[in-house]
Amino acid sequence: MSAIFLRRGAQRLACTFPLFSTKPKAPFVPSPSTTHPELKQLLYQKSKVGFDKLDDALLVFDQMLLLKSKLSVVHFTQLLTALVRMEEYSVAVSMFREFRVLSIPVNIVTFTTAIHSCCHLNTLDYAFSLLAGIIKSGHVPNVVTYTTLIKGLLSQDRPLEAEHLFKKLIRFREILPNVVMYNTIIDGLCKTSNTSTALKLLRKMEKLGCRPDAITYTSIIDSLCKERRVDNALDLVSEMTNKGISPNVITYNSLLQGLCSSGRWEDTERLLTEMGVRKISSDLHTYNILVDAHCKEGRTKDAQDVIEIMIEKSVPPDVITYNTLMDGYCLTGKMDRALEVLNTIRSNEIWPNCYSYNILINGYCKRQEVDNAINLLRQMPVEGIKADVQTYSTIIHGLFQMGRHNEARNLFHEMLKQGNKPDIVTCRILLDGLCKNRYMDEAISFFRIMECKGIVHDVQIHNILIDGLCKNRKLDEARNIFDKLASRGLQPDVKTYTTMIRGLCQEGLFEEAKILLSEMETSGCLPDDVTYNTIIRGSLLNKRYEEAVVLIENMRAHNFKADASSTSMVVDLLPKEEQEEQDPAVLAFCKWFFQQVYHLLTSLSYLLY
DNA sequence: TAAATGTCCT
Repeated sequence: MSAIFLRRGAQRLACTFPLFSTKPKAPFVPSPSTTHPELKQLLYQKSKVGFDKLDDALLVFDQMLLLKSKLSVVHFTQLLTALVRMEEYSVAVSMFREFRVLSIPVNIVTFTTAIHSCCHLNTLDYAFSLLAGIIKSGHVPNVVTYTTLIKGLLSQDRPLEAEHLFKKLIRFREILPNVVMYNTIIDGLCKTSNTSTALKLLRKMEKLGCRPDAITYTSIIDSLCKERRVDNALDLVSEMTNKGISPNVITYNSLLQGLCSSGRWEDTERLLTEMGVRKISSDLHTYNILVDAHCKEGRTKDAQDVIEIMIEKSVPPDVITYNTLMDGYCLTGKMDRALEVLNTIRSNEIWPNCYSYNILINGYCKRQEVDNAINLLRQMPVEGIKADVQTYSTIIHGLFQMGRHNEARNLFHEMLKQGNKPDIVTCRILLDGLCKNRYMDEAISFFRIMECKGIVHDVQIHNILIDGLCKNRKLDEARNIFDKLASRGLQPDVKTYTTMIRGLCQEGLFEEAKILLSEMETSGCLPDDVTYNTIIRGSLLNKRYEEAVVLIENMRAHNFKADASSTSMVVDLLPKEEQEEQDPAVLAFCKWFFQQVYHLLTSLSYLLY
């Protein structure tokens, strides 16, 4: 793999336009003498970019109230839009309420803007009550209104309700879906790992006469890339191009990400060249993807070169760029360089964020320098940055790995006290830490609590507990949890079965382990090499040498290789010179097996004579 | 005539 080709590729990146705007910003002059044409001009501009400060928006609102009779619903809606541009959603909702109280005219656009704000505030109930309000006040919700609500449902992880609403709208012919509505649903499907359904909807919309656009394709292409199906994604690019739909910079960014994370560097370079040919300028995302690709491969020097190109091309690196670079340094163990980057950020007037600290903290924990990590945690509030779940989880994990379990548990409680909700990762770390340190009672009660809170509803965390119980000789409890999986709507995976098989073998229940292995196969869960190695070790532990031979042959038939763990026991029993054999599993086994037969025969002959 | 919906990066 060439270490510099990407750098050369980066140098060939298409030129970008200068970032600075040629238009000077309209000065904001809030004064009681502002006339209504001035106000209208201002609102027109601010509805595009938002106000610089929230106070400015509120002052304008006061002015508008004084000139109320000269202004229309459009102007008040523009003010609301400006607040949305500033991401001041709660202010937007309060202001919308104020409109209603003050009998300021509103229409479907105003309502839809308010609904959009509610969706960002996770107050979907209020969004739907606004929908009811629209109908009650004689307005007619349109395709934009419903698209906004569907997007809200999807981003709140309520895909079933979104689907239900969409189907209802079609069935009752409330609206004719447009490309944006289809795109919203297609993206929702993609983001919930239903890419094939998304692809079906793409075909359906075409059949129904709605022409997909670059965004439709980009959503699906991005999803395919994230599923590592980059070739399928590239096929879709050809398809869209053949239909006269041009991929845009976002399409290319998705593809670049996909190619880079599959290590397909030559294709990456080809794609960068293609972008240049098509006059598609690389943007901040493009460069950040390249910086990340270099860093993940440990090529921090090349990553730095990309950053230099960014500056040359007037695409200033942002906090994500530098965080990625820091992560690269941490990955290669260069903590001092990572800290240097943090200082570079500050001197460039880019504020470090929670990610910046999490990266450094993770770097220290990986090097088992947890105290340095904790120092950074304590420095965060000084900089006005609040530690998040990931910050705490990382350090808790680090502490457990150092065997400092009391501090780990204390930090977990501190995290709760700070108002951070543990997520599934925190729960895994804590449960694993408790199990490995033999706090089984605490582990079980923690599991129960998290279960009640609905946080631990996945197979992985059950696997951790089952493993912990087995290793602590609590097979019955492990079996109990295992048996309950199905009733919780969870399907045991390879790890679950393998862990149970290991547990059963350990307790001498080899027959039951074999039954579980065949159960696993009939349920459609294919054993992997770890499973085979586990049961082979189990057969050895339980002195079932003949079966071990059969299992090894079976394993070879499935093209799995016996690994060191499964063969080590056998190999240990062999004379030293035989341990160097290329395929120790079978050789060792035959040897051992014949030794046993020989031993048996000698015993028998001894008895006979 | 002006206002509202959809795609990518730690």
